[in-house]
Amino acid sequence: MLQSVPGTLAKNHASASHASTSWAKDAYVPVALELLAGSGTRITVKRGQEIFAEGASAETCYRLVDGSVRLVKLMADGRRQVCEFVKAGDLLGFETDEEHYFSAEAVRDCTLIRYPRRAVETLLADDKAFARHVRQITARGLQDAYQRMVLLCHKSAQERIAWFLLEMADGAENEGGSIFLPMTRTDIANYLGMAIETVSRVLGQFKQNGAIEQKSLNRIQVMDRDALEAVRGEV
Amino acid sequence: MLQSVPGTLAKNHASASHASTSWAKDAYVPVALELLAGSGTRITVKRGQEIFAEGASAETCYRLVDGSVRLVKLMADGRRQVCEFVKAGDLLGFETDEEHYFSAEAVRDCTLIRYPRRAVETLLADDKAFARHVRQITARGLQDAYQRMVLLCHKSAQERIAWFLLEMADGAENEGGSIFLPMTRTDIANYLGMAIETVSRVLGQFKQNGAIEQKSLNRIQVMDRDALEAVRGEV
DNA sequence: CGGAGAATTGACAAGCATCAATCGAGGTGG
DNA sequence: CCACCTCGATTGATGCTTGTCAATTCTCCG
Repeated sequence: MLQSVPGTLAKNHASASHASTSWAKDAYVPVALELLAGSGTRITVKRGQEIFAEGASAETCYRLVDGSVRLVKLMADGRRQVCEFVKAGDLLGFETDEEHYFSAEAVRDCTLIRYPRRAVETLLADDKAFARHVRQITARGLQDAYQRMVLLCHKSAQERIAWFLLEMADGAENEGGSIFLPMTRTDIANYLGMAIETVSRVLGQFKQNGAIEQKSLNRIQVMDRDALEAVRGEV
Repeated sequence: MLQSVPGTLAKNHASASHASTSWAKDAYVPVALELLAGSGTRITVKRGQEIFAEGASAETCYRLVDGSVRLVKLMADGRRQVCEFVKAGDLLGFETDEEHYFSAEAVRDCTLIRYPRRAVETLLADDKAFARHVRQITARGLQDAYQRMVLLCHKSAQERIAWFLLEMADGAENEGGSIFLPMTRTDIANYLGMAIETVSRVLGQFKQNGAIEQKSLNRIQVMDRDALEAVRGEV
């Protein structure tokens, strides 16, 4: 039965790090946000605090200026799933409709600009390019979510951690293979769908075989990128 | 540290079945598709055939008129992740930008309408309501994806199957608790992130304790909905 | 310097994947 | 119309990865 040649498909066009880089390329959106500037309010949120709650009416949306945010879904028994980490420059809740379907929490102290949804809706209706951009970032969020489903279903703990480290290494805030991890091990565990102890153990293995070195609790130095990529595999 | 009251959040506002029901409610979109009718082409695809491939240039998008489609991501080793099942009435690839990030395959014989992307892009730019609707269905896809991440990371095999059955039971094509499952066990396994044998075993357990009865290979009768809901748990 | 939260490390158990064999159903050809 | 053949589903046995429980160590701040 149908079975396309895998090699031609799996080339990593979905490297999942475009969501941030697209900001640099797209010179337009800052202009659109400029239009919103009048209605935007600068706020600061302390580490661990909630920015908005799952199920709450989505009357505002945000742009993260500085810091790091996690998007979380809570279960009744208190367990939590981190759906996404939001980096500085990214938008929050622009794709939401009616009410938030996840809560947002500050991984560390954050600065955000808060926009009233009415103003954003108006801009979405009036500004085709901005509307198109919001469609794009939402689609890319979906793309990343699908990518991570593959990770969660078919990849081992080692592969997930290697993927995560390489993912973070491609982001900002790191020079020369030194990765800054703003979140806790618990966050990483909840993001990758595993126990915190497993995260610790796998990082220990990577330290053991010299793939990484730990400078501090949330600063990791990549010593052997090839080794990490070998562990991660394709996709 | 921060810990909102779980009960207030977890009320299942994300029942994940809105993607289809929204079509019935929103009387507008058929009108918009009417505008596209001139550029649409009716096509049929046989069971198992590919509609479009991951990584292919997204020059067309589709509306599924009849049948059932699975959205799939392939790995280099041949393993596959079913990201979503598409039901009759739903749109395919409208949120895509540039190139498809998953492939679409016919679960069974399908009828679709194919639209050139150029026409859709034009309509998106000209028709605010249609643009808004596309944003909504994309956001709902993201919502469902996040919901399923919780399922894949934190739920047991029994909980996943119970969730899946109840999900399918809320859909169309079934009367009086009789669920039609157009896809194979392999598809279900790849959708829920487990082995096909586990799917079989759990269904066997449910038959054993009288929660379901199997009318045929892809027709399941729910005998005790409460039991299934108890196994599924909240969310 | 001391305390609290986070991270690490170890021991153990369990759920689930994997391997393997059999069964069943649907479709085709004689 | 029936037998056969092939693909999918089921059922069983076994092992491993990873979650869970528990104790200790580390790190960050006050």
